Amino acid sequence: MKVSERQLERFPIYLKYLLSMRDSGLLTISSPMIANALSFSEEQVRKDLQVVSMNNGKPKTGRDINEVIHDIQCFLGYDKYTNACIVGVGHLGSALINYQGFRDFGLNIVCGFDSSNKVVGSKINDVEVFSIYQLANKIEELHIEVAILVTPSNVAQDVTNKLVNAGIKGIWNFVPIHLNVNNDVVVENINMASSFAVLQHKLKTKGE
Amino acid sequence: MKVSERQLERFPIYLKYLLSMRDSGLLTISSPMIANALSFSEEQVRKDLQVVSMNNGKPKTGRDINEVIHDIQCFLGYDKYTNACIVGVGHLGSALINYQGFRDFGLNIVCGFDSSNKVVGSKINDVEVFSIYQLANKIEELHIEVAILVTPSNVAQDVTNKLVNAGIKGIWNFVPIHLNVNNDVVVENINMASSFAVLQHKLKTKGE
DNA sequence: TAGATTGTTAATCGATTAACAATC
DNA sequence: TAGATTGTTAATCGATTAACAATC
Repeated sequence: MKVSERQLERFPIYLKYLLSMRDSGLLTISSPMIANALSFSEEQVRKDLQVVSMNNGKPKTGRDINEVIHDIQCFLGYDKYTNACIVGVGHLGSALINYQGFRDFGLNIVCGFDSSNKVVGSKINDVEVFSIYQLANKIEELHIEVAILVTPSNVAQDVTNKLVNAGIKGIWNFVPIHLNVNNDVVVENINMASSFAVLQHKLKTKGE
Repeated sequence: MKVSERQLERFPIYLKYLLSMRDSGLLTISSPMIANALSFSEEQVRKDLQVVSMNNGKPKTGRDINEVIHDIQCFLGYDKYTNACIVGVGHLGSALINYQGFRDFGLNIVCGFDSSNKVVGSKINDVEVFSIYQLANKIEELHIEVAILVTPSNVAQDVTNKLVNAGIKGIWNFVPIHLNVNNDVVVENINMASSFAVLQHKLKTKGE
């Protein structure tokens, strides 16, 4: 079954909500209940859950909460680990190394890379930081599939080229520029400037 | 003229690219050139630029690059500052306090809030960290409009309620849960789990 | 049973893309 | 002039919402 990016973005939100509901003792969950809690439409919730789940819900009761949780986790691939590296160990890069939430979705940060002697050779939360010159070797040696890119803007494309040449499969890009890569490398962007632009505009046009 | 969220998200990307092109000496810019560099369609670029700019482009040459830069910056409100606070001064919160890029889009971080005695009273990059109990007072005193929410998930809704009661206008939410607020408060989410879900799925279905 | 919730099919809405005449 | 780029108007595409019969 086809799934859109928008749907994919919603699944972790469903999951987080369902986990908290299970914690508070709930055994079944209905689409209207989820929709109401998360400000979605109930039709949307129903369609979304149909994407990840083979089983049907039951009229009047809804779905087994453990089943839905399991289905979403499997669909998102949370059951198996993906090895990743942090490229650019500045303030944000360090924070991401320390961020424990990644474990929940199967993201395993195995090392960092940086060009500065200040951090190369150091360990952050047991994660070793290597020189950028070791990029190609370590990516192969440690079976790294995903690079989390947190470099300064002006070197981001250069470093990206190095990553692609080293055989990286996906780049999670926190740098606010567009990266050019060839088609077989996947790029997904977290652009804080884009997000803030939306917030700012909503604030400015509020009450119009 | 109406503008969609998707368009808003693209403007900072255009801007970043245009600034780098200006730095390298370019005086005019055409839609096909932008489209090609950023992997958008040229029709889309043209439509987007029409949203922010009163002036027309010129056939065969395009648009004055300084004019476009100025128009986007004005449209996004980068010319005036927005006062913001960081709520939750953990690893990620501290990194955001240190992040210099916010200045570029007019975001002025005036203080932090936390509940832990380890950080309350300290200064990070000249930004003072106050106790969560001072939230209401300081938001009024320092004219804070936007809260950048970076707390643990389990307290995020509680803290949000406090922020709303204190009269905050907008919440930039980095916590991976859905926040319930009343209609006159604006919430914009940065959800790393959602973003990673998209990356993971693209990796999994690559080459299908 | 009655009614809440289900899944499916059709209608609506909005954004992107295509087509094309105008123009520097 | 010729041709690249422009802005506009129409067509397409995809996602969300509405409608409704089925069912526990």
